[in-house]
Amino acid sequence: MENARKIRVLVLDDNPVLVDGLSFVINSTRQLTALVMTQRDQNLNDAVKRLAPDVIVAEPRFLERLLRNSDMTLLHLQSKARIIAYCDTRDAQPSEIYIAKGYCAILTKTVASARLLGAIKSVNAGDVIIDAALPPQYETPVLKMGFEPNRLSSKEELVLRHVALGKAMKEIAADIQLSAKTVETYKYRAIKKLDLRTRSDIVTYAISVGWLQH
Amino acid sequence: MENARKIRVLVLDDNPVLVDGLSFVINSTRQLTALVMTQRDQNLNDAVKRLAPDVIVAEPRFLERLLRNSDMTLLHLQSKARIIAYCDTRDAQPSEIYIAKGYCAILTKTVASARLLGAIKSVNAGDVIIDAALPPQYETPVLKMGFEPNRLSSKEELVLRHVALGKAMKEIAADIQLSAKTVETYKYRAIKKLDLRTRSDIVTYAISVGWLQH
DNA sequence: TTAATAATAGGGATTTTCCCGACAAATTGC
DNA sequence: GCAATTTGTCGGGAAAATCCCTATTATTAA
Repeated sequence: MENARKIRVLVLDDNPVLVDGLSFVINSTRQLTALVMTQRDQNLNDAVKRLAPDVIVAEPRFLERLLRNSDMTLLHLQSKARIIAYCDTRDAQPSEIYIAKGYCAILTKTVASARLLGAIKSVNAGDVIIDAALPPQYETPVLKMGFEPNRLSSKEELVLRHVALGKAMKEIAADIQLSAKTVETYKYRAIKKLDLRTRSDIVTYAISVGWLQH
Repeated sequence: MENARKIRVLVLDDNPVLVDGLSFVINSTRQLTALVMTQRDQNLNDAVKRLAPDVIVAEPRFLERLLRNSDMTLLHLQSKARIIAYCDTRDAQPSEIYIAKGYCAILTKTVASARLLGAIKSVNAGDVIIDAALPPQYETPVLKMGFEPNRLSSKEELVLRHVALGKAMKEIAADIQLSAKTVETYKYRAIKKLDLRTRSDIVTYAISVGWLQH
């Protein structure tokens, strides 16, 4: 097994230091070997045909920009490589979107090296991996079947959003034309459902689901 | 010269893979040695005192976030280290701003590894380096002298930021090690200075000045 | 070296929240 | 279609948080 064929890994990112550093780490991992495409390469398809990677670790925006240059999508790539979306946290999208595009794994740039290396191996073995840090796909119109433990009612969410914006119960009550007591109940039920306790828990949650954007 | 003392380099970034990879590359460069602070470390000042880096390569937002937790700026750091701002291209600011804050070099994340390694050495030798890819600072010299009616003290701002995050007075007090009563005073003064009344005024203000980003 | 602002904190009156309980209307599960 | 749950709506009362002052040292600016 020592001379088993190594997993060939191609790293694609617009940060050269990241590419070099990660490639270095990959190369010093038994079982993995790094292939590098420089930023100058324009023709990704030729590159993957030549390099024959088993796994590609790619920042999706960068990769898709490269592909767009040739009017291609991931699915057009003439490669059997499995592709890991290694995303900047600031523009990570819900996992469904990546899966639909053809990625086999989605990891944000907050993950530890070890986790990324582990992911390379398991993806090569056929696994699909999705980082828990990705934004949830709440109200996505797409099939949100089943798995919704404690979905908030619309009023509960409405109130919670206002709370996250720092509004007091009676302000919210005035906004939505209800008794402050009613608003309190919505808030109370909402935080119980989501298992939040303090107001800062609420704000943290709100930031995580993007309620406080802009 | 072969056994000259190596340049001690500390890498600070919220991307663990970048940190590990770059540290690896640094360690395999004769003349450089990498020190690593993990994301878990909160107390940057103690870390630099312990590690005694000669050069720090830091993503400024990350570094400044760490510092803000202790109500500090770069200039408070008890370290003689020269600091390289290694910036995400998307939020790079004009170089003057970094220089004013105390950085010795500004590089964007588009630079090649070799250039970064070179910069580490020359910065250690006293140079100042500014990446040409930075945005120019035309019309930025907005003389905002004069027009600062009620500037917040650092504590006042610190407290107000925490309030915007939904924290209660006693949580903040615990965070920054002060009596809740003192914290209340800071908040009280801050909102008087800025003419804010309700908590939601504070959140609105915080959003407008970008405190709730990310 | 005054004068002003900052850092720190206590007191007490007021407000706001928290945690229930209640009950009718709407929805969902079988 | 009926029972079970969830939602919409409020009230009460205890507990907690906040507001608005006052006060004493440091520090800083004029």
